[in-house]
Amino acid sequence: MEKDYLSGLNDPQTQAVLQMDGPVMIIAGAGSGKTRVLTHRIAHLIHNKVDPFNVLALTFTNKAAREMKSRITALSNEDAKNLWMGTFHSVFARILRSEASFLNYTSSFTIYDRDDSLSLVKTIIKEKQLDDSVYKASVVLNRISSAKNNLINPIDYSNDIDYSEQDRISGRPLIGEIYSMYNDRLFKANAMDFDDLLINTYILLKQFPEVLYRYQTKFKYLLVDEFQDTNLVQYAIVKKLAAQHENITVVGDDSQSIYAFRGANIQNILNFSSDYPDLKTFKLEQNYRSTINIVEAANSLIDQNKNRLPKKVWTQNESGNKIKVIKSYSDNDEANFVANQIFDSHLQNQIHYDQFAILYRTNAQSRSIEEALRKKNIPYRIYGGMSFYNRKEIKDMMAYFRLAVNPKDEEALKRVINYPKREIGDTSVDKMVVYASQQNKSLWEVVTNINMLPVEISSRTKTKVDQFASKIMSFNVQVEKLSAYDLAMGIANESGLLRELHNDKTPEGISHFENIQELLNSIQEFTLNGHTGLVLPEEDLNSDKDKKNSLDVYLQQISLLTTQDNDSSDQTRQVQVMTVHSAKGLEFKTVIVTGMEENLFPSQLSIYSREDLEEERRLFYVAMTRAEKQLYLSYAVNRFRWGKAIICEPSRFLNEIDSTYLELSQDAFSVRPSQVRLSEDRQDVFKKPSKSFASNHTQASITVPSNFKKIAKAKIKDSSFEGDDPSLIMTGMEVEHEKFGKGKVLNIEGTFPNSKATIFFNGAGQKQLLLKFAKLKCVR
DNA sequence: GGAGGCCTCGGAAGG
DNA sequence: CGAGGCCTCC
Repeated sequence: MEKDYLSGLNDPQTQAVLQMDGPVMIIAGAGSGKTRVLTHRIAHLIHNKVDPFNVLALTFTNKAAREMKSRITALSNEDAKNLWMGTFHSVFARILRSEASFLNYTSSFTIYDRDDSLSLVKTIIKEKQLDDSVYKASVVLNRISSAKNNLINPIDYSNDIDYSEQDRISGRPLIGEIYSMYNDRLFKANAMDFDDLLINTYILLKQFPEVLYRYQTKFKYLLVDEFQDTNLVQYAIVKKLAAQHENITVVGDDSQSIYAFRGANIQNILNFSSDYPDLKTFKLEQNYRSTINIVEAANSLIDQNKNRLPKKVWTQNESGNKIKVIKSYSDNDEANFVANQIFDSHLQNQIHYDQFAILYRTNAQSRSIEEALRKKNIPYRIYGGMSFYNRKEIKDMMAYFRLAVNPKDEEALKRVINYPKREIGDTSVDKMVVYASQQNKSLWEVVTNINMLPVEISSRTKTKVDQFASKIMSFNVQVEKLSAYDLAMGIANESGLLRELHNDKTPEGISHFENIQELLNSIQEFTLNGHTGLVLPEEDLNSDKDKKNSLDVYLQQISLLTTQDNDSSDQTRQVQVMTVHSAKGLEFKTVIVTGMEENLFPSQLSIYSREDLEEERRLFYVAMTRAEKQLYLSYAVNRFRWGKAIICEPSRFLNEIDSTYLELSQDAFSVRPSQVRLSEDRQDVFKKPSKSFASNHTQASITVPSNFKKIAKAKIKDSSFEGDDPSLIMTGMEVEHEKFGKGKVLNIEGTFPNSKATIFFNGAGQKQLLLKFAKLKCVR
């Protein structure tokens, strides 16, 4: 029992777990049990009487934090709930809320998401009357974000030679000014963007030594996961926090650094040892995930990168099958091949669908794959679609909630001041925004004093604005008094939003209404259970126990959630379809990487610089190392891109893999029986275990089948199931439902339109359905 | 104020 | 090609 957590660890893993004090770097190869070491390390600390309150572990995703926390709980007898474990952003947001007054914020500050930030940048560009085709909001915001991640404030920005030079060359010399205004506006709105959560934490710790001392003393042990993905400001904060005890552990794999484009600095891990001369480094090189063929093939690829820490990943696993390289005629053929392959493999080898992953470089590739899977009736899940919280109706509702908590929130205010319609037009809103900006006031100040201001707005509109302001104020005073759910329900009704959506009887309108219901349900759940899925320590810094279930706490948590957090806990086993980026950290029995073509993977934007190409290669390394048993690498000779069929060359990465691990015998031409077979000579070329991919594609691309275009355009019949008028449904009727099939109506209760039917479905059993949503067809 | 036409643009994505 | 933003016209 004593040291259970050490059993089953290999030698380097054990060493890494036992080294308690001082700076530690753990270089963890793909599939080498990184999470295992991190969690066991923390369990070891707790076992050795380190108080969980004194441990801070930082991750990049909520999912990683949640998983680790539950694993630690399982490992240690002590409850791990008091561990400070969470994402950089959630942990720092928590610190900032409790120290907000130091920075002249209130603790209920709003967190602007990217859309809010973009909208604010657009507003400023408009106000400054700049050409928005030159000053593109997304470009400007990226520059600002990059500056923030590199600890450059607006004043430094304007003095910074690199930034101003680059802005001048690109014809956008005023970005520094926009940056400055943008920050002012965030401050006036009592809001922070995601980058502020980092840079403001840094400022807080730098400017207030007493605060720094408090947190340094508290966090006796720091651990950072995925260290290769940290940026400058993240590392700077971690260094500051660790300065007192220097018990800092970083875990990462330089070969899997794939986020340079959002500011990650691979130098953090490459140079870590020079910042901490006493550093103890441990290398986890034994791979437990993949076959020898996969491990060695991936090694041979990543060996081409110059910029890396020396290590050699190896495995004791079986040698396994060779990696299958698949050539297809078109993107659609490729997709069909993949679907067929999965279908057969599932059938023959009894592999569950969720053990297959289809990976691609760009989201645009998902479409043909989705079509092919649907054709074969293979269940699948695509990652990275529109998230629940990105839907318009949810954002509208949330904007009201945000305003209730923080009326200064300018973006929320602009969003709903005239939705539902209350005769406050864009012109009036623009005037108020400009006036607020000129007078250095928040928009809310203008709105609440609209009658006293010399703004050229009709008295009629002013009355409407006044009414709106009163409504928001009435919500605001209830934040402290009501539970999240009670207040949310009140706002949903009194804002008029619920009525507005309820009156919309189009299919979309009904779905919007249902989504709002779902949101309200989730708030009810939060009110009852007090959590949304975010991992945070139980310790309450605000020591404000009554506020635990209030709407502002709900918002604070939601603003840091992401798509992957609302677990759509599907019982069904589905093929996993996603970009390589989102596959990081996951593993599957079979992995199929599609679109292995020049200008796609590697991306055409990466091929002009060695650094970019190396990152692209690391990305491919990540893709390969997701596979446990079988890996397919697939490319097409023709691909639809931007509406045109493009002739593609196989990816250079295919040539970079040692060909002894590859098998080129498969090709996707055979999957469509109707398709003309390959001519003999072409098959010949393909059978050679040669490295000359580039030479055979040219031949193959000459003949485009006559039905090429037709196949590409073929759309799968949309299953738009039409229900009959719900008022026609009566007890005793035979009805049909889209999902449940045919059934009999046993009972109807309630009055239309809120009537609820109890129906026995032949296939699915007894269900209760709201008639207005159920889309039932009368059969008899 | 909303529908529909026109133009533009096209990399990946955590919080 | 298709999504999204913007403008125009009713």
